[in-house]
Formats: sequence, structure tokens, C-alpha cells
Amino acid sequence: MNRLPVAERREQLITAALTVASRDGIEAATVRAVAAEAGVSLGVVHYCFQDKDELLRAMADAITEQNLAVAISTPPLGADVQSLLQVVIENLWRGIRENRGAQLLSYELTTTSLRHPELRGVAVAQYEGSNRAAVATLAYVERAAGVTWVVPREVIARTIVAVVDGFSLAWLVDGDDEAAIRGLRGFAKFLTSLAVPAGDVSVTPLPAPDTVDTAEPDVTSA
Amino acid sequence: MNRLPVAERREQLITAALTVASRDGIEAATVRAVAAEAGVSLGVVHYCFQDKDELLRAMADAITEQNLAVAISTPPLGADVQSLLQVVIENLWRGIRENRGAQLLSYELTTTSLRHPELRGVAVAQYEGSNRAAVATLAYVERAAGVTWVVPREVIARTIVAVVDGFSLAWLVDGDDEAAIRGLRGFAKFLTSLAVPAGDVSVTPLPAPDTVDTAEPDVTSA
DNA sequence: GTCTATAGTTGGATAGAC
DNA sequence: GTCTATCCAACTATAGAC
Repeated sequence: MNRLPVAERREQLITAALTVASRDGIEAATVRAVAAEAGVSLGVVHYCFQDKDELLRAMADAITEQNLAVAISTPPLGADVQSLLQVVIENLWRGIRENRGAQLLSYELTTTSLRHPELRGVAVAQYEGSNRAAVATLAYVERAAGVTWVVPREVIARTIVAVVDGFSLAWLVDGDDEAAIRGLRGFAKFLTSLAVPAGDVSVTPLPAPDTVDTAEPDVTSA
Repeated sequence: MNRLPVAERREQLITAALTVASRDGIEAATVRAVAAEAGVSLGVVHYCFQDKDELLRAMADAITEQNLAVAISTPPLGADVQSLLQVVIENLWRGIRENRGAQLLSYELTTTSLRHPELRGVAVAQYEGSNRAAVATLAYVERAAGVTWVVPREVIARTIVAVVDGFSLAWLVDGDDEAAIRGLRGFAKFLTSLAVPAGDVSVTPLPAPDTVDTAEPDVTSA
């Protein structure tokens, strides 16, 4: 109703799009539905976004940013690898469990992106976000617990993303919370077995929380 | 063109639907596109299937059956757990790698099913198929290598499905064959660490191949 | 059983008044 | 900037001729 600067209007519409898409699925996030959710008329959306693809892309970017933002929250410090990984994984899991719709939307965005050339890049961006977050988390754990890994950090990061995605997907289907958390705990234990005390360097002092660029790897992306 | 019994016509249309959906995505598998692919007219499809949902459901069932059928193929026998698991996982991976479209379709079916009440059950059926195949594979490995597991077989099965799904999804996005196979090999190694020699019972003689109801777990489902 | 024709929806996108 | 009105395309589904 009110006249807003385009930038703000865009934010509002992106939020509306996220609401609709998380709740009712990516298919339901039509231009019309988004306009209705935001309480504006159809024309407004087309005034702010060139076309539907641009809106979808903006929505995907918003998710990624959001995940990276969440990733800054600091987990409990100073503990052994085992419990540190446990906590990190469980925080991550809580975020997923409490946002079923968003998690499902993330997979919908991935598959949609993989099928439509005009959305090429969205899925890759999601994955890059996830991997960066996972790598940063690992770096954090390394410093906090004074360890390194017996395999390259990037390899572990990829595994984290894959395993969390896999268990999330299974949980989306059967809703078995117990099985999900059990699986993830087992995985944390496995990760622990890949850690070895950092040889030469003693435990590096922890940087201030906000210079650690993650805590919870983004798993919203594919 | 020709007059076929309904049952055969259905098979033909399901095949056509699989072709279209694997190639162009689940969205592209419209009644019209399927009819065109099968070389029949629009009305024929509606004569064979009550509505589009029934067609989609039939398509999903066909995938599951197909996966279970593939799972009967016998892997190389008589080896240690490590190499046995290695081979099983690599066979599984080859099947995925060579059917990118079908694999992607599987995830599309899952998310679609999770969003549409009228397709409720499809995703669960996919997952049950995967799990049954994984459990059967584990049972096979147990007999072939004379081992049992330090955690319940069902838990391992769920983990297998999750991990394979996770790595598959990552591969669909970035196409990194090397990373995928590396990750899966690492996982096979991990599984090996969960195996212990079967204590009391000596190695049970292998049943005939076709009584072993799997070899490759279905990972097509979500 | 198979075809054409058409009804009835839905959704993307634009034009033009205010 | 925002609204209404409208166009156009694609799709599901059905009716009825052959």
C-alpha cells in the first residue's frame, strides 16, 4: 500500500517468497502467491524483479546469507574434540529440525536449479556456502581442541555436508527424530576418530567469536 | 496407433514418462509430454490413468521395482569385508553415475511427494525400498565375509542410504566424480571398521544368487 | 481404443489508469 | 510506486466423433 523504496520492497518480497515457499513448496511460490503474501498487487512484484527467475534467485541468495549468518553463533568453548563435535553437530541438527519447511525448500531449490539452465548457479552457490561453512567449522574445532585431521580438511567438509544432507533427507521423509540424531552422533564419533593432536603448534588462542566465521555449517543447501 | 490391451499401454506410458522425466525433469513430465513421447494422443493417457497423480505414482513404483531388480545382480564372491564392501559400493556408484537423470528424478519425486498430500506415500515407499535393499546387502556381506556388525544392521542400513544420498546429491551439483568415489571409498572403509568376525557361527554357505534378494542397495529413492 | 476439439484453470508478463 | 485489467501460454481433464 505504502510507497517504499525499491530496495526495501525487494526485501519484503523476498521474505514473503521465503514464507510461501517454505510453507507450501517451491511450486506454490508463484508471483501471484508472493504478491498476496506480501500484501501487494501483482504488478509490484514485476516492478521490483525482472521476472520470476530473478525472484527465485534472490530467495536462494537470502537463504545462503542467512545460513552463513547463523553460522557465526559461537558454540561452547574449550572442550575435547569429541564433545565439541557433538555440540556443533547437535546445534546444526536443531536448526534443521526446527525449520522443516526451509530444509525441504533447500532441496527443492537444488533440484529445480539442476533442471533449469536459467537457474544455473543456484545449486552450486548453495553447495559452496555449505562447504565454506563446514570448512570454517572444522578450522574452529581445530583451534578450540588443538587438533588436526588425518585427511584433508576439504575432504572432511564435503563428507559433513553429504552426511548431514543424507540424514536430513531421510528425516524429512520418515520424521524419525531419534534415528536422525543417533545417526549424526555416530557421525560425530567417526569424525573424532579422524582427529589427531596438533603436533608442533600448541593450542592457538581462540580468536574473538566474530572473527570465527562459522560455528554451524549450512546444510540448508543441497 | 495400434490397439493395445490397457495393461500394455500402461507399461508403455510409464516407460515414456520415465524417459521424459529423467531427461527433462519431473515438471516436464506433463500428460501431454508423456503422450507425445509415447506417440499416442492426449486422450489415451487419460484413458489408461485416472489422472496425472496415478501416472506419477505408477512411475515411482516402476523405479523402485527396477532398483530392486538391479539389486539381484551378484557381486564377486568370497573376499574379505573390506574388498567386498568396496566392490558393492562401487557397483552401486556406477549405477548412479550412469543414470544421472534418473538419480535426479528420484530426488525430485521425493520432494514432490513430501509437498503434495495426494502423493503421500511415494517418498516413504522410495525410502523403504532403499532400506530393504541396504539391509539385504548387509546380510549378504555378513554371510559372504563371515562377519557381524558392532551396531544393529538397521542402523547401518539407514546410514548407508543417507551417505550415498548425500554424496550423490553433491555429485549431481558439482559433477566431481573423483570426490564422489573418494568419499564413498572412505565410507566403505568406515563400514569395514564396524565389522567383527562372526563369533559362534562359522561362515554360512552362500545361498543361490537369486535367493539373495539384493546386492546393490537402491539409492534412487530420497 | 483412439482420435480431435474444447472446456476450464492457472500463472507469467505487460499496459495503462491513478 | 501502485493498482486494475488484460493478454497469452500451458496444462489437466472431459466430451463425443470415428
